[in-house]
Amino acid sequence: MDDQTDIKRRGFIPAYMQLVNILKEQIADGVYLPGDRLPSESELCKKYRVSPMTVRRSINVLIDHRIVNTIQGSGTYVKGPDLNGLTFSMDEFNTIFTDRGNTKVKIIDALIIKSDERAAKKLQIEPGAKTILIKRVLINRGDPIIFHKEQLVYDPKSPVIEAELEVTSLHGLFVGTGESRLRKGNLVIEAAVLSKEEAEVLNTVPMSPAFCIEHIFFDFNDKPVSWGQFLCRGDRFKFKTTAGVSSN
Amino acid sequence: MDDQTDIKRRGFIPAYMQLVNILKEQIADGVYLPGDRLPSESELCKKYRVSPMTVRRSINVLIDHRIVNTIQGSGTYVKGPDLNGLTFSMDEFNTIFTDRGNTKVKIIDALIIKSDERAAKKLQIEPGAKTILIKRVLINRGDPIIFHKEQLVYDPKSPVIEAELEVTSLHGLFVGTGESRLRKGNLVIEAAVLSKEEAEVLNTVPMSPAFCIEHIFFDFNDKPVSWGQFLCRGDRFKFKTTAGVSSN
DNA sequence: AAGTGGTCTAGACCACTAT
DNA sequence: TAGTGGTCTAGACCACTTT
Repeated sequence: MDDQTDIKRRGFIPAYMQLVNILKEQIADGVYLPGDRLPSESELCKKYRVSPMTVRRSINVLIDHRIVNTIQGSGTYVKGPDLNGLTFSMDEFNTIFTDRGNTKVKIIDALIIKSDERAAKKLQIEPGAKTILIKRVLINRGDPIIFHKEQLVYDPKSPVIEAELEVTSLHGLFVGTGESRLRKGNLVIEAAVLSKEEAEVLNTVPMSPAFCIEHIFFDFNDKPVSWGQFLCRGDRFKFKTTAGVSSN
Repeated sequence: MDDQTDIKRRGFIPAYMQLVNILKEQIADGVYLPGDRLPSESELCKKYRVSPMTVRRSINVLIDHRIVNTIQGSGTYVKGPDLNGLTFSMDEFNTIFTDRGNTKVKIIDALIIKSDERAAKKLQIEPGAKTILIKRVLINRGDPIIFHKEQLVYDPKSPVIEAELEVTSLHGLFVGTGESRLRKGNLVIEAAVLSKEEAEVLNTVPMSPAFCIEHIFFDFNDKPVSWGQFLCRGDRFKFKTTAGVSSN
């Protein structure tokens, strides 16, 4: 009953977040086990002296942290950890691009070519139409870790080539300064094995594992402007996630 | 000025979600470009005849959809697409485990062994202590697609072996019925290349690409109870995501 | 000083579930 | 019918940025 935890009104952590932490901790400690019903929202209001809206907000945070689910008219229930629809994040992207000065982009090739069937389809242009092929290596602390191959639609009319090059420059993409002319991008990660050529660029042995991140970027007219792949050395990139109650 | 879009009060879509959709659409259409400032919250209140809390909620949705960011005292700004801290989700997990009847789990090995150095470290037990080694194959529509290797701590006292086996059964894990005794799990995805043995089990050729999902599951005392790997055939699994304004 | 995002209240109403 | 989650209001106050 008396659990002494209370919401500090003059603290720097907002009330709804304090309540999130309290409930999270209780769930992590096994006070409420998977399948159990949490106290009703009105009970939480009384117990912690906060308004319904604040309680609701806390519950919403728990919901999109996948810790509880709610059944209208019935209650809020603690979920067990499930691997369904988990989302994984790749911290290495962050660290590498925050690590400026130690990360360099080297262009190893840039030429105008005629698009083949596959590229034409992805970029929604006529097969044989001109595209700009760019190959880059991303070097972190001396080690080549990402091999980027990209084709841009060659459209001399509107955005100039220089501009497009700038827009799709790796740093802009990752940091997201907000001046981009791109509206959205679709990304797909596949498991890959490095070819001899790719291994050479990435300074590792052929047949070693890698992540292949295929991307298509669209402009504000929903036209594809860029298609390509990031080949990430498998020994340098990992995806991480947590199921159930995370400690942070 | 007059853009005719209005919040329907007797509709089934809540007001805050309607506002999210309106703003999303305007951003997608280029009404507000990356870097632009959205109308202030009070302006949105007046324009769409909703209360501040409702506007705030809409903005919060846009924020965690990574479409805008806010600067207190300054405004709400449209973001360009960035690849920082993206989260990828694997639909195949969902579909495969929803596709019951067409998905079968076959146990190919289950024995008690003495843990080696590495397993002992992961499971926080003494090297040489007994563990239960389980090897499973997950078969979808006749094709073996996941090879699961797992070690469980052998603790005859508390949760019985049968119980643990049941708890960590694949279906239980993925579906997450909520009766689980597990508190949380840590998952790491690495790129991998199939060995000869693994390829045989998965009915494919050696050296083909795969995802290796390493997992450790903890009980409510924060003790590891299970450590292992899901080896997923690279030709059957992809991770997807969208950067920028998504259409759905 | 004026405007902006951010939090919070104390109620209200509705849709749904349990009994 | 009583209790539950879910949405929404019309204000309030605060911290911050802009001018």
